[in-house]
Amino acid sequence: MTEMLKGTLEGIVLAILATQPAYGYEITAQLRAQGFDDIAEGTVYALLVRIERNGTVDVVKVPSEKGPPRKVYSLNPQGREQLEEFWRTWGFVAERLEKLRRGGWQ
Amino acid sequence: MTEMLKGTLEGIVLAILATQPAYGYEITAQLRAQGFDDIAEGTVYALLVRIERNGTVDVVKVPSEKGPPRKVYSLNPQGREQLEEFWRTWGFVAERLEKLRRGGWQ
DNA sequence: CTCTACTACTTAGCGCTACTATGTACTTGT
DNA sequence: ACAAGTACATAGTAGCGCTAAGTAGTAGAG
Repeated sequence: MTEMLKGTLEGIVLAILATQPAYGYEITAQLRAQGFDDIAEGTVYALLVRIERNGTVDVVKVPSEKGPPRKVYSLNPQGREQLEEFWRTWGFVAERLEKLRRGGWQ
Repeated sequence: MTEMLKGTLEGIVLAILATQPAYGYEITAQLRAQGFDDIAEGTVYALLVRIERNGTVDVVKVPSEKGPPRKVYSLNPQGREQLEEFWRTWGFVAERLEKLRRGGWQ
């Protein structure tokens, strides 16, 4: 599982951010709610730091009613491009995997 | 792409071996034929060494008409179990990815 | 008969990403 | 005062695919 998430998790987070801006704690909660129970908070935060450094997301700090201020991330144009590239790559792999599952290649 | 193959490539190779025994050079050729052009020979051989060490495949050395002897790998029962586990994991991820692609979670 | 190309396998070192573990900081309820 | 929930940060580790370079066998071109 862990190995399979490599590269995919980043795409998942970009896809989440494509529907609406979100902050780390929230993203982690969404992942957990979808069954990705084992994803640690640290993993998500580190990923967010990375994609921020990559310039695919914009960040604004928003005060929270409960707890420290939130860092709300949103996809920028470069991020949308990267997301499309992700979907292309994933589509390519998924297509071939499905074919393999239903009877193999040759 | 590279990152997305992590964990997946092993499953792909197990799936290939599930249809019929094969040797490294042959597996590399099949991957290339399916569009995985960038996968280096070394990657496949290293993977085969790993899954052999894990005990999921059996190996026999078979003389070749042209070139050095082939190491023909075949899935053993433990390998079939691992393959099923791979399909379960992949199914889990693929399901959620598809859902994300068609409109998102929430 | 040497040279190239194809077949076939091996392995040391690298980079990237997710995980582990731990820490900080703010708010609310007991 | 203390626990629990909210929210973020980060140093160190492990695993896997890639790079690069090598060995070895066969066949055909020149």
